[in-house]
Amino acid sequence: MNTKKLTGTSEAVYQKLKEQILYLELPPGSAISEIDTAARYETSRTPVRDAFKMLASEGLLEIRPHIGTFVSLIDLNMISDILYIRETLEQAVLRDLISSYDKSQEFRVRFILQKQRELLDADLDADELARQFIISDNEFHVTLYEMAGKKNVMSFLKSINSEYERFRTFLNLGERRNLMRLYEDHNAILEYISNRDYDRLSDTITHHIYDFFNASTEIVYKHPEYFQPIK
Amino acid sequence: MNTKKLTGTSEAVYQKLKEQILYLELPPGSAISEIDTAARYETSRTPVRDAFKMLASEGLLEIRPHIGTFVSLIDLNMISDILYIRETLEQAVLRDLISSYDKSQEFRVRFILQKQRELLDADLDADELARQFIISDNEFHVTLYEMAGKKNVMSFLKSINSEYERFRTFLNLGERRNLMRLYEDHNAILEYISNRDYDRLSDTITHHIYDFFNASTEIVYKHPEYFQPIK
DNA sequence: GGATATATTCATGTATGCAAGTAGGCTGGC
DNA sequence: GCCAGCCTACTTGCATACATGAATATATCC
Repeated sequence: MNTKKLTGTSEAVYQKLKEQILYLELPPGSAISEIDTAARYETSRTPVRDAFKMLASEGLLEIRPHIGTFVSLIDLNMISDILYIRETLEQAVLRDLISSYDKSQEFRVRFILQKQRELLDADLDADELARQFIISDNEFHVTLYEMAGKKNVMSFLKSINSEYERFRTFLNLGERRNLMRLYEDHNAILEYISNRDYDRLSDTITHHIYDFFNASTEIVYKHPEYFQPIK
Repeated sequence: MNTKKLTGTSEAVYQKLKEQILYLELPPGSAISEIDTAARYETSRTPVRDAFKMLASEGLLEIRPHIGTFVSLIDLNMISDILYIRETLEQAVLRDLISSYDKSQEFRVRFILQKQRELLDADLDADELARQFIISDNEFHVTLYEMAGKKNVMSFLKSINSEYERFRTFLNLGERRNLMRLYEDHNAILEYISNRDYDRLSDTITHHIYDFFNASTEIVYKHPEYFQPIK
């Protein structure tokens, strides 16, 4: 439910911290303190506290009273459920979109896909490619939700998506092949919508959403300190 | 993703305010100020500010910098989308539950339903009945999600549900008949799960979730000042 | 030497003063 | 009477001092 609730200094600190957390510059488990952060951004504890509270409500920080504040460990169970929610809602929304689909809107989506194609062909270093591609990927999905008249559904999803985005950054580092796969999925999704082929669309969405997750086993094993122990 | 992030005084103020907002003791559109609230709860502005921020992130308050803080108007478009999400996810979760359903768990749910029966038969005034029934209603749904192994999905729903709960309180005032209907739906849902009858289950969920909303037209017209103008 | 009690340190929670900005009234000119 | 400009009152944002509590280090006793 996270629309912009902070303003001014709080908002700036919030954005900066969130970026650092999502891109793992502040790795899971690391400790940050209000006073240090305040000093670092040349402000006082109050805006920092506001930002901390916001990030905690998104699950990115864990505030332990009188002990300290820590970047939360990645919770694979949580991510699994986030993916479940995304898959379920996306299938429903795009099913609705199929019935109201108007080909005249298609150029908007094609435009986004073309940009993704260009990103993949451009000569960017892996981190920058992943970062930009993820932005465009979000744009793709947002546009589809918007076309289906379910913009609020998307903003709900965004409010729980932080943890997953962080995980995705973690996996993506240097994996151009995965992005290529995403791009192909996007094309397929658009085609199936256009052809009103719900069954294939449904399958593609499922794979599109879960593939990263399933391919993650070994890389997770390499960095166990970033993850919450399986309960 | 609203798990308990506040502690101590902040948490107490938060709970108290939330209750008052959800039960319309603080009606939509009304203004509250940090300083007044702090005085009322015999504390300082800081915990009140924390509670305000939290409530704002749930969409229950609107903080306008340097102007004031107001209980947000009920947004029917938003509620419509919340119901869409609930319906979609609940159908998926209970579909999963059907395939793994073990009758030995059934007593837990039956116990909750029995309590609902007793509430309806008891001689409570309308407000108190509605209040207690809603609590039990939530318990019913939480238990089903838990049995399906989708507890996180439920906590996601709870984090976006505030606005809808407020609306429901608004409609429920004195409507025992509606609660009776809910109770009957619950029985039907449990039966269809038990019989592995997904189609009927699906229909019942849809009606269960949307019925209130559709019956709300006239009562909304009576209190236009509580609602966000349709865009 | 080991265990217990104590003190120090450092974190966040809370209280409060000041800054900044908005809205609306109030005053003066016309 | 009306309009413009200022001015006051009130709001939240920000800064900072102090309170409280948890963990660790330290000292003291056995």
